Amino acid sequence: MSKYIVADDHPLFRNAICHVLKTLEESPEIVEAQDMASLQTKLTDHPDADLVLLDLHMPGAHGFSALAYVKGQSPDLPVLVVSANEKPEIMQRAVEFGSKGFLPKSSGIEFIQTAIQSALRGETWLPDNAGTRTPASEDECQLMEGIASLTPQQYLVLTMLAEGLLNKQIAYELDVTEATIKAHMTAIFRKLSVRSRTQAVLAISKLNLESPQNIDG
Amino acid sequence: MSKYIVADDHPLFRNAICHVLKTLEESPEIVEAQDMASLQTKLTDHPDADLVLLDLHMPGAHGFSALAYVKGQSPDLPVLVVSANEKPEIMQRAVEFGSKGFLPKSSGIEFIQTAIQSALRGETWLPDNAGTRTPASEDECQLMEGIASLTPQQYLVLTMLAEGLLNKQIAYELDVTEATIKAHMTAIFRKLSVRSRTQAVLAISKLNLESPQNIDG
DNA sequence: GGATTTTTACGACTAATGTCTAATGAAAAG
DNA sequence: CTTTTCATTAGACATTAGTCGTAAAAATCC
Repeated sequence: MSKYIVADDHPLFRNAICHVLKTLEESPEIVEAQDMASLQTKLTDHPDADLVLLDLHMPGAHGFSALAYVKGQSPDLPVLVVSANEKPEIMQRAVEFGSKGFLPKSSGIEFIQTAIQSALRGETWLPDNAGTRTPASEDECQLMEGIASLTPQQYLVLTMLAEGLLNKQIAYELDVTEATIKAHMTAIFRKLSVRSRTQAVLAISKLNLESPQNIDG
Repeated sequence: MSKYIVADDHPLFRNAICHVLKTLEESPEIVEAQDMASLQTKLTDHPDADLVLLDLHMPGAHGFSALAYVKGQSPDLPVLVVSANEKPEIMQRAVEFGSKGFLPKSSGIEFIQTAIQSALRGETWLPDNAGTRTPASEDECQLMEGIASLTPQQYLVLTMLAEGLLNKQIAYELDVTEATIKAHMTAIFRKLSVRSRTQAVLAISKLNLESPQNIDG
């Protein structure tokens, strides 16, 4: 029996995934998360999970930074990226950054089954329409490693920075003093190899996918 | 006789475009620009130009913000966006934001001719492979208007902000005091409807295209 | 040509940001 | 069980960012 973490903000889609998982085995253990905050909790509560199905458009998930963060928190846990996005570059980037494959939300049941089983076996699976290969740059990889090395709290702060919030506002939300947020910022800057919040925002915006586009369960 | 401004950082490509222009008429007047700074100069020096061929990947051109800026500086001057990018969304966005069409750099001679002639007639031309229509959001349009209303100096400052520079560094580059840059920043924030440099960077990064990709003349 | 608006520029002041040092607590290593 | 490591917290201090009022210069408009 395998244990899955399904991280997606659409209840309908989580439901659909769960349904597919039940066709693969008797009684799979399924943990659900609807945002990055709850995913963080589930990751620590279930260190014995076998696979994470991760949507890159969840609240708090800023494109590939979410993938980097999960890889950093649980380096040995296979991740399968799920997204409504179908662009070949995105699919390839996902794999470059440590995903065990890419599952378009438009996939049929049998594709989903194949992708999940491949991931569980440690293999990588991609849809057929993965075109020309564009390897990630040195800078990008370094940035991904930096994000992966962030602590949960630091990632949270980075997320709120990426919303355009002031230190003061972040401090209020997290119920700590401004001094604490500043300390986190300094730590984040070091890990991302930048020198200011402006540069940090510029760095992670390079990992962002475009608009969430069409939403389907 | 028509007057053209060809704005592209690749000399080879500018050359190719010039060649095509000469097939359209006897002796076209052609003005070249290799970055946003020189384009700015050319726009003021040649207010009688009939068409601008604009590459969105020039130095100083941050995605669609370059288009917005040109439209703001010369509202009545037709612009034809040229890019190595071939994504349908990008093409549509270009037109949404006031371009008279979109010319992929991979286009054949006859396509280029057609696009330019259409633009000169005031019509809009797009390649066939312009897929599903995704209208620009309210926010995006407002942002484009904001950028269009920037003065040349303000756009320059915004560009340098988008490079991650400090006020002090920008001041040194432009040979003015830091106080001046701060004043420009405040003006920029107002026009873009944001409250801090962080939010300004977040706003314009939404208009950015992805990586420059493959480069061909 | 003279009036008016816009752009560019700057100083003084207030608010936000970032660094350093250091204490606390919790988890991992020995 | 002790030691070590590291995330988290925060205060003091220095730097950077942002606002306001204002003035000179340039473009625009009768």
